[in-house]
Amino acid sequence: MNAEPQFKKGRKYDQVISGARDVFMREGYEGASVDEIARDAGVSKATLYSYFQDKQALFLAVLQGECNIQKKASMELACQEQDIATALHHMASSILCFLMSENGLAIFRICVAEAQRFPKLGQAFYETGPKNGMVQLSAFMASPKAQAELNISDPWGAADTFMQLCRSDLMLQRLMGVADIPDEATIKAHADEVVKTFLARYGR
Amino acid sequence: MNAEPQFKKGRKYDQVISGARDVFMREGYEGASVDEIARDAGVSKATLYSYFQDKQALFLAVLQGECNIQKKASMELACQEQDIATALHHMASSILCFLMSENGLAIFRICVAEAQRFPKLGQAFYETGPKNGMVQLSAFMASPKAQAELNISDPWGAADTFMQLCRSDLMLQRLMGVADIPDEATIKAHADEVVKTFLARYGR
DNA sequence: CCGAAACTGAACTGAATAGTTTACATTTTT
DNA sequence: AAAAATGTAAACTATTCAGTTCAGTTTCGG
Repeated sequence: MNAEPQFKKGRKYDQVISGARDVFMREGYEGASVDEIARDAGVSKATLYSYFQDKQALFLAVLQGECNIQKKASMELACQEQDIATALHHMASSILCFLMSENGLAIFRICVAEAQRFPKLGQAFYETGPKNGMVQLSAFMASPKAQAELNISDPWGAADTFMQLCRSDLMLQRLMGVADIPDEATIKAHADEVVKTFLARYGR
Repeated sequence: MNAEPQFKKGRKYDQVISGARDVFMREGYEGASVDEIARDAGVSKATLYSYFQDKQALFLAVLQGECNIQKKASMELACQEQDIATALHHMASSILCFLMSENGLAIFRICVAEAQRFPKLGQAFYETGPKNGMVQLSAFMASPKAQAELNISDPWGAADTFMQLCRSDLMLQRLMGVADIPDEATIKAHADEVVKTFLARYGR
């Protein structure tokens, strides 16, 4: 199937990760019991504990996996084709879709909840998740193309502004379980707003 | 001391709320044990349970209290003195201070964490917290003063933009335990940015 | 097809914790 | 001061859950 250098981790490794991901996303960190994860993964608890030292280590592995997936996806954001406005709009939509998705929210929720009592997690998430996105965004802001068409002296600040504009009240409503996942029209409308505000500030 | 119409709730009511608030803020919802709350509040567990049906009800009461405090504080935001830029800057600073504060973050953390498995909480928090702030902000955006000096056709949208601009990457870092509470200069600098971007979009 | 490594299932340990109960003490009201 | 309301301390119930152990089974490379 996939020819990655599997490192002979044992046959059930992927199964464990995948089951754990499902249960953690569904129940949160505290809410997920190791017994349930093992059952869902179709694996015995003993096997699970042969792969991971404890529940925290298991969650960290799941987190890393999810962040890597998202990282790959966001790589494609930096397609510098088209004009700036279109590129920005494309990015905003993509970011919005991820932020509003069940998976995106679930990870965020867990990390927010556990960051206090499990500092390594907060840090790991920030570094491999949002910060990573910011780094890519600010690389775009600093690119020749963007520099030519926009008036950006502080790429990081511009990236920050752009990112924040994407996280609207709607995201808060999603986080709090007050709103359902938005339809495409809503996302498009919001992306329009983001670009409009961003260009008002940084356009030439 | 205070002449509020105490409703004869029993002598230790305030003590319980205050102890509960401290422990919840320190430990999160799951992390806070009822025994610890009782000990911290200097009250017996039986007393605590004579006031509140269960742990959830106790937390809801704490939440309501905190949101009310914040509501009162944010009332003062809408001081329509001075010119628009100064008023906006004043508001941004005030919002930033609250968002970055330990208490503000702690409440947010807990609500985010519990909103899934405890939907009433998510809703209660959104309504009495952020939404309330948004309502006040958008009232400002719709006020004659703002309408005269700014170009706002959608007050709610403008309020949303303003609010989001306040929630920078720094807030994410705070949430994840990656950054310490920012100093005043940092807050001022960020408030400047917020106003600059906001006026670029909505200024005449 | 054999032996080693990986896996299973189920029982077990030990610790936490929400919520209850009870017998007694203190405070407030009348 | 008596009565009524309120509070206390501590033991108790019942449950949940992370992590371990182990005797036996499956899988797979050589």
